Amino acid sequence: MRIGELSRRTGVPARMLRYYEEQDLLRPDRAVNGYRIYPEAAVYQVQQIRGLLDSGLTTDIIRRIIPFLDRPDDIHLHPDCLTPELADLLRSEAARIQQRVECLSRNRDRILAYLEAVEAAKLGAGR
Amino acid sequence: MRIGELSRRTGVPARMLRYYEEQDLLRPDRAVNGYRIYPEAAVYQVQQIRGLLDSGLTTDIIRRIIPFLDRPDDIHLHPDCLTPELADLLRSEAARIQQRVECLSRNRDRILAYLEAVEAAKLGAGR
DNA sequence: TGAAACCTTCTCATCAATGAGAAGGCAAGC
DNA sequence: GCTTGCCTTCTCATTGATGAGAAGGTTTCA
Repeated sequence: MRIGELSRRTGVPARMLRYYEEQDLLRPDRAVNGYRIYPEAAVYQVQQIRGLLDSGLTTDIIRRIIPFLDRPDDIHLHPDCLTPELADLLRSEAARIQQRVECLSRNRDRILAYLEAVEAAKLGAGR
Repeated sequence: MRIGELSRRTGVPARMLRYYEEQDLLRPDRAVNGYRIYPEAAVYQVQQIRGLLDSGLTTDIIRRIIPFLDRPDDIHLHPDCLTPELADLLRSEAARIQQRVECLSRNRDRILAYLEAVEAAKLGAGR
């Protein structure tokens, strides 16, 4: 599919899809006329990228971890592909992500607890 | 404590502490000479703010949810303090935070699963 | 053939978070 | 008193993710 359709289907402006390509997060083919051609899987990939960006990861980090997300093939599974430095990078990124998860979970719980407490107070006050 | 100590204890540049104040995330007192005076609790507050910023929340959102995090008192517990609009804001923010949590958790798991798979392959290959 | 709807690249602008420095006031120690 | 270190405000710059528009080529369809 071309960039317009991908944009409509993901809700991400074409401008941003070109930017993600520039950042090496997407690698569309090119038609003979130069138009970008995306495979069907790009829809999911873009949603994935959006989710990670919205969660506060940078394009730089996303670029580095994206090859290891969702690999049904085992191209990357050969032990030699994983240098110790790369393994360290992945482990530390996983740890950083975990920290974010904990921070966000904690505060989500606090917001919900507050809402529940007020709700309970409202009922208790008989109104 | 003054801004320098708070900066040292949190690792956040004084420049940023002034910025957070400008964004109304912190409200230090002022000494007679104009110096900012922070209570002990500011250390935790700053760590909290940093965590949320690192998780991709904006200062604007943080400002709006911060009054509802960590309220041991019940100043805000009176039902009248919670307008329906405010309750909606909090619920929708909690939902957005939940989305981030799910996205991050999913991808953390994928990274860890990848690392484990390679580890297993390494052992299986007898090396 | 001509208009409409796409696409291309390039450029300039914005916004939030942050870095960095100048110019100057205050305070503690020698 | 002077130096040193911390504080103040103000200003300018940068970086990453976006928005937006120009100028021009391509496809489609009537």
